Order: sequence, then C-alpha cells, then structure tokens
Amino acid sequence: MNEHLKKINALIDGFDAETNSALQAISKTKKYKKGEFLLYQGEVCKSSFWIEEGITRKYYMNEKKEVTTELLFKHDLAVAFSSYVSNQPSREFIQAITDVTVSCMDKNAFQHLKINHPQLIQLDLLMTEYYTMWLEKRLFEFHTLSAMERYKLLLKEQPDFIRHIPLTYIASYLGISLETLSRVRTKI
Amino acid sequence: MNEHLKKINALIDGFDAETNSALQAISKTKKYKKGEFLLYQGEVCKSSFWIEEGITRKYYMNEKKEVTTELLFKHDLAVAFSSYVSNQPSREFIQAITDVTVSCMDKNAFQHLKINHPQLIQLDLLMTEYYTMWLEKRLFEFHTLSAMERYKLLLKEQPDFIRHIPLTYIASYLGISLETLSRVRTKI
DNA sequence: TTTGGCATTTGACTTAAATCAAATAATTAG
DNA sequence: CTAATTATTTGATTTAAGTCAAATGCCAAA
Repeated sequence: MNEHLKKINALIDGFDAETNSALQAISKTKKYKKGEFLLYQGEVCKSSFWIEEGITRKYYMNEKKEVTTELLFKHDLAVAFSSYVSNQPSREFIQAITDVTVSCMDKNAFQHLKINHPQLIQLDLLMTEYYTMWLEKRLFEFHTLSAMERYKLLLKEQPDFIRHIPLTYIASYLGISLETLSRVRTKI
Repeated sequence: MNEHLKKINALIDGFDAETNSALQAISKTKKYKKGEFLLYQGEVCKSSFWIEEGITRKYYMNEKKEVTTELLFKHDLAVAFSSYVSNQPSREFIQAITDVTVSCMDKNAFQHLKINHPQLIQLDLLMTEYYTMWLEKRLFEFHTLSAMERYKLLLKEQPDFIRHIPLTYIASYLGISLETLSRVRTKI
C-alpha cells in the first residue's frame, strides 16, 4: 500500500516547474475552526481538500444518526468522492473536528489543467487507485472482523491519532455503538 | 451512477480506429467452464476480464470460510483490483460460477498502450472511478443496513441474476450466514 | 428410477452487539 | 473555581444474527 504512495510521490517529483506552478495557481489555503464544515450534505463537491494541519471527518446522516465514513489526518485528501466525480449533491458532510488548515483545489480548474498536462490524469488515476484500495481494505474489515477486532486494528494502525478523537466518532466509524466501543476498550 | 457508464461509453465511442485496433490486439477471448478459475489467490492479477457471457465471482478465504466480494455479470469487469494495481499476490480468487466467455486484456500491454494513447489513461480513470463509487455504495450498505435490508436491496437491483446463483454465494456476498439468508427469504 | 451428493429449509440454542437508562468523569464557559 | 455541558463508563435487558444439527428438496449420473 505504501508502495503506492511512493509511486504518487515519484510522479509528482517528476513534474516540471510549469505544471507545479499551475497546480499552485488553482489551489488556495483555507482555515476552518473546530466544528466548521468544509462541505455540507446536499452541496456538490467541487474541490478536493488536502489536509495540511488538523483532523477532519466525513459523515452522513442515517435515520437520525451520524455515520462516520472516514477520518482524515495530515497529508490525507478529503473529498466526497461520488459527488466530486459525478457532480451530484453529496450525501456526506466534511467537517473539521479540530482546527484545520487545508489546501483547497478547484475541481473544474484541475479538469482543465489535465487537458494540457496528461501527467495530471495519471496523478488523478493514482490518487483514485489509492483511495480504492483503502475502500477495499475497509470493506474487508466490515466483512470479516468483529467490533473488537476492528477496534484493535484501528488502534494498531492509527495509535496516536485515535487519542485526539471523541469516541462517538470512532464508534460510528467502526459501525458499532458507543457503549460497545467503551466496553471493548476495557477488555484490551 | 449510470451517468458514469454513459461517460465511459462516450469516451470509447470517440476512440479512433487505431486505438480500437490496438485494444483489440492486446485482448483475447477466453472460455472457462463452470467452477474453473480465472485467477487464483496468490497469483498476481495481470489481466482484466471483461465478461461477455456468464457469471463469475470474486472471493477470498477467511478462517476456512469463503467470503464473496463481488458477483460479476455480462458487461462487468472482473479484476482483483489491489493486486492488479500494486503487483502484489492476490488475496482473491476469481471463479466462473457458470460457463463463462471473457475478453481478457493484458495489463502490461495496456500500460504500454497508455503511453502513446492518453485517452486510455482517461478510460482507466473512468473505469476505476466507477468501481470506486460501487465500493462506496457497498460500504454504505454494510455500514447501515441489516441482513434483511441488504437482501431486499440486492433483490431489487439484481432480480433476474440472483435466480441463477446458489444461496451460499449470495449469503457470503451479503456477509450473513446461509441459514439467516434462508430465513430472511421466507419473510419477504 | 434409484441413489448419492448438493442446496435449502427448519429447529433449538448461543452469542455479539444494540438499546435504554443511569452514573461518573472530564472539559469548557462563565 | 464552580456550574454546566459533554464524554465515557457501567448495568440490565433485548434483539439480530450465528452456530450446530437434522430434515427435506432437488438434480444428475449411473
């Protein structure tokens, strides 16, 4: 998996100065306070958010309950994927759960850049592949692991981050109730 | 979602004759008997399989049990994605569950073609996006629906196909036991 | 047409996790 | 510093789904 990140970095390292400055030109730094929204449900996702500092989450409402789909940290890319790709209103919110700094890249501008910079299509593909492999892994976890196993795995893979996130979000990310998560934690 | 298939078709329709014949040249038709394997676990997935006739499934073993990750029908693309993308041994098997005819495209040849045909990178991206949106939808279903709801949804979305597939595969695709599936079925 | 092997259903019981309710603990605002 | 929120834990109970076991149904090959 990490191999793939290397590929992405290698590609970016190979970009010429003109491509880099073009990318710079369509990106801008934004700051959000804890609790603020980078994207609301119902909005079409027209930007991607590269997290430079802080933590965000993606979630949607299901029968009055929040379902957290993704927790995003420094150097992650926050996008409501289906909305971004198909220009449909997003089912998901993207929310800052700490104060956050992001580099926000406009989708339309990026699409235009791709026309004259085929390397950027390649970049888009590699990033999408990365997210896709992450989704496959997550689906595998839902398909085969119990609540406790999923929590243990998360703890193993993201030990330091987890400390900064309220258990409600973690529980909903794992697809279990807050109480079950609390009980699981005592048994470890 | 279907909009996205239209995009893919529009892109392909716009290919020039040379691109098309190049694609033809790196594809070959293969036939598999019911039960045979298009890909074994442990093999690196070096082809993609466009289903022209019949049904296949992707699955892996977990604690001696089969976990079906995907059921693929006519006009679907069967690939062990993570293996294909990262050249790692596949965790998944791809198996014909009826007699099957596929158009098998060599990955390396396709990668080479992409160098001189940037349109093909675009195709690759669109196909990957399509799969990614499907994964997001499937994850949503695991995250929020009960066994019965998942079955009902499958029944609604794939009514005719389901008839041709043993319940064991459907149960494992839905992430529930065979017995639970059987009971769910009587209550509909 | 019978038989042996799958596929599916049904029954009894167990278990993981949800729900509802309340008690602590920890933060944050005034 | 204390009150007021918010976060987390603990307890009692229910429920969805799993497991184990057996019965029945359904073909397909001899």
